[in-house]
Amino acid sequence: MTDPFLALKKAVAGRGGRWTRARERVLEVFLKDRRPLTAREIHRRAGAKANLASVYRNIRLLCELGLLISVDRVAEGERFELSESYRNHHHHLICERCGAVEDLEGCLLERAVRSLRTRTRFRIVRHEVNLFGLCLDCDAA
Amino acid sequence: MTDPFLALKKAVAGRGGRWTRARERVLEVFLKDRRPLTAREIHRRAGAKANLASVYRNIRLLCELGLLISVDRVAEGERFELSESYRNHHHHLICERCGAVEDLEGCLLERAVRSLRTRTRFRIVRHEVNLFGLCLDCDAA
DNA sequence: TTACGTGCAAACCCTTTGCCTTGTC
DNA sequence: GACAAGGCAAAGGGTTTGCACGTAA
Repeated sequence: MTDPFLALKKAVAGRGGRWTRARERVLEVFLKDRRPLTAREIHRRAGAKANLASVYRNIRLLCELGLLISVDRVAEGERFELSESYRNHHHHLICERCGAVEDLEGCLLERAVRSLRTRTRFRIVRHEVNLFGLCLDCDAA
Repeated sequence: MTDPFLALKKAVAGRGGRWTRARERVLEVFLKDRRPLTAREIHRRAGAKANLASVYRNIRLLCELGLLISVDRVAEGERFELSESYRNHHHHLICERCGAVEDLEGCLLERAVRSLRTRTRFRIVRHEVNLFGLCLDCDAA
């Protein structure tokens, strides 16, 4: 759990980049507001001075440098599947290299969610578990 | 676990809608290929005869009727957060009404994933858990 | 025959890119 | 002073919408 500012400065310098106010602002937003944010939200919070395109560029930079992570990896658009009225509950194994999505039948979370329901004030209705890694093919390659 | 075709026919008729070949095709795709699919993939698999706009319309219909579900709720664009080098591991509580995202510190899955690692040939690197339901405000409303 | 659904094309929104200017090193 | 980063506007890709035609009921 290192200091993000230091890490960012170093990492940026390490790749011959420059430490700018815009980059500082994007990071500040995330340190201030610890929830997943969209580019637009970051832009709004960073103050209108930041340019949206630059926000996008800096988000990508921070992802490349390992400071940020995309929460529910969108890419290639929204995905749909049959609801659980018509198929069994399952989780997803998602290959980070090729993007393949495999189903993992069953539930690793049943008991945990049940006990959580009594402890949290959020009314949990359903859940989704995504396991990221490398599929057989990509792991071999 | 009812029959999707019957359910769809009934539900469509129930709202004064019509049973069309295009709708049948979209559902067929999901019954044949049990993985999360994008609109484009559905379109491709449904045969070039289907129109992409109609595929989108029918996906939305099937979602409204509860037959399909959006896997990783995109909406309003990709979301980012600090990576786990810079903050603690946590899950997300997502309100299905207002879209608010709360963090739930800790991990409900630790043990399960560890044991899974030895049983599956997918190399799991990280995971993400999203709990959907109603936040305090929306539940009260 | 009556609308509902479809197809097509244009519109929209989020994200990326090109190009010139600004500012860090 | 060099060259990376920012700003702006235009382009790209996914998704939605308006409208006229086709078609299930």
